Amino acid sequence: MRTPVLDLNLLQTFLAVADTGTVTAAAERLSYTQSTVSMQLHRLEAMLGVTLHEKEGRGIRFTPEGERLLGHARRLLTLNNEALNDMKARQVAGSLTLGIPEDYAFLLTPALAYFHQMYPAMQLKVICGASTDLVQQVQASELDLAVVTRQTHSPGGEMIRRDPLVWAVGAHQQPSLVDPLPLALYSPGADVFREVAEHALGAAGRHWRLAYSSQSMTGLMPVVVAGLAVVLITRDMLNPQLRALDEKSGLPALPSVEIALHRAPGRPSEPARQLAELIRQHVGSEKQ
Amino acid sequence: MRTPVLDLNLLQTFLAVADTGTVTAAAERLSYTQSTVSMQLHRLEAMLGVTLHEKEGRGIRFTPEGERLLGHARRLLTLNNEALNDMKARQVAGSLTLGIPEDYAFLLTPALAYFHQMYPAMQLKVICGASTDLVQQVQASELDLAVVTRQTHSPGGEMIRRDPLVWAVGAHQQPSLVDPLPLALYSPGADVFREVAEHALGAAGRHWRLAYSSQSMTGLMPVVVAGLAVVLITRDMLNPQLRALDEKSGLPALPSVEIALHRAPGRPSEPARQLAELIRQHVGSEKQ
DNA sequence: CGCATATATCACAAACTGTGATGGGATCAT
DNA sequence: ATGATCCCATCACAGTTTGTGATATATGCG
Repeated sequence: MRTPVLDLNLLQTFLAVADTGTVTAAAERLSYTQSTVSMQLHRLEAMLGVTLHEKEGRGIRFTPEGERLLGHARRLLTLNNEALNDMKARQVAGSLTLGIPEDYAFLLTPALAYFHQMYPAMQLKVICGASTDLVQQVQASELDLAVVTRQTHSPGGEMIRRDPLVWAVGAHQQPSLVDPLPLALYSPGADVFREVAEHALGAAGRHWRLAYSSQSMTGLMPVVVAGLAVVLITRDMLNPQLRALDEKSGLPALPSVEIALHRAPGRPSEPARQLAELIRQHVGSEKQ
Repeated sequence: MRTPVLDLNLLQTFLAVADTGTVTAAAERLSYTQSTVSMQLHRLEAMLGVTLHEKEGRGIRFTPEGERLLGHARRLLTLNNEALNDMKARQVAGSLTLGIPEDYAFLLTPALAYFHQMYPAMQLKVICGASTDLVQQVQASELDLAVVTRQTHSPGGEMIRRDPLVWAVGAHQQPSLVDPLPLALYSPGADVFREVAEHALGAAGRHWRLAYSSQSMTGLMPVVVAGLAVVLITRDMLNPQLRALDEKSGLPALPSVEIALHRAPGRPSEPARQLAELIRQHVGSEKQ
């Protein structure tokens, strides 16, 4: 059984008429002749068996039925555009390169999944490296995008996320807050954490010593859990074996790490723009 | 600027092919020839610049792009059908007559509003009357629909709502639960409340006298608020001046009033069917 | 191998669609 | 009023599109 269907072309001119207010202007906008638009309106009415518009001085006026159809037409054309965009996007091939510090790579998962849905033919390379290197590479257009911890000496990019920092110790340990403070440093990218620690403790006039340092959190855990050192991490990295210290511990308050998104100079490709948008949405702080 | 648009006809045959699995069967279903459906598929592919299907032994197989388009096609055609149904419904003229006890008429507001949205050309008459009369009228097809309190002696219809009954007294009065109990009766429709009261008190072996009776709640309020009588109402009718009595008062527990929807015998018109559905949704108890 | 079943392709007739020209109604300026 | 102007409706026609029937081609099955 064949179901009657609307002609999206007719709906499009119908909307153009609604937007412009006159048949002539709609014809202009759509590169049709005036007579064509007039006939299209009448064809639409014939198809629906309804009067949609009437002459009204200059221009036309919609009947209640016409007004009603407006909503349907808009919804249909929106859906149509989504469908076409999607089908076209899936055809886009090429490659994108994205830089990110290894420690933050896990944040990409949802954004990458969505991106692959949208652009299954795009090849995506993820390069892990230190923030300072990544910033240079993206500025040299060796990367399309880079997600980095914002450095004092490499500003720019778009801030998309703040990760509050905390002092942490083993969950069941009394912190050994001796002087100098034994510090374990988890050093993702280019040692932002170290910088932060130096600055915060320095400002508080507190002595400290580097008790342990590692590129991987795993390597640091034993020392911290055993209570041999205090570690500086983002709040999200807390796990059941760790416990955050509040201000009562006497340690200085900590700023947040800022995660920024850098784009290669020049106009980005559409997929690059989309990927940036997805990263902003899914990597960015929950709000919005 | 003219935006490219999909041809819903092509999408419809595309879906038919997806449903049936073969071009030939789809052609059959749509009353096209096989060659037409084949060409339509190819036209769709040309329009999108994508291969949607491939021959696969008997029948065809969709490419990933084809599978992807399926969802879009379904959404678009669903929206198309909604639009057409809506535009057609607005054309339907005629009249419907609906019966309801006056006291429940206020319940109709949302259902009637929605109905008028859907069928602005339909003339709707609301007849208020006693439940027993309404049931007779709807059975005689003098009414299309009737919303009534279910009577022991007029069963049938479809139960759409239960209103729990309560004993109530003035908010600031100690109930005067003397014997015989002074009862105020609000008598909507055909005295279901009175029946209920008689039955409940009779079963509890409790004497009572009719202290006051009125068709309107307003008329009853002074007597009850002043503490001269206990009144029997639905829980929804409680207001700040009234207070419900719980079982500790010694008065017998009460059943619920059942509201039923009756339809005229024979096949209902489409608008009647819709109105019944709306009433079921908006008058019926909140659940669902 | 050949039959049965499906899809693809082709040429053509019918239907549809956009164009330019023309007519008519309403508004505005003089 | 009157003419100028603006805008919509209608018409005939040319160009295009669409569906059909016939035919060619591919695939599985006995």
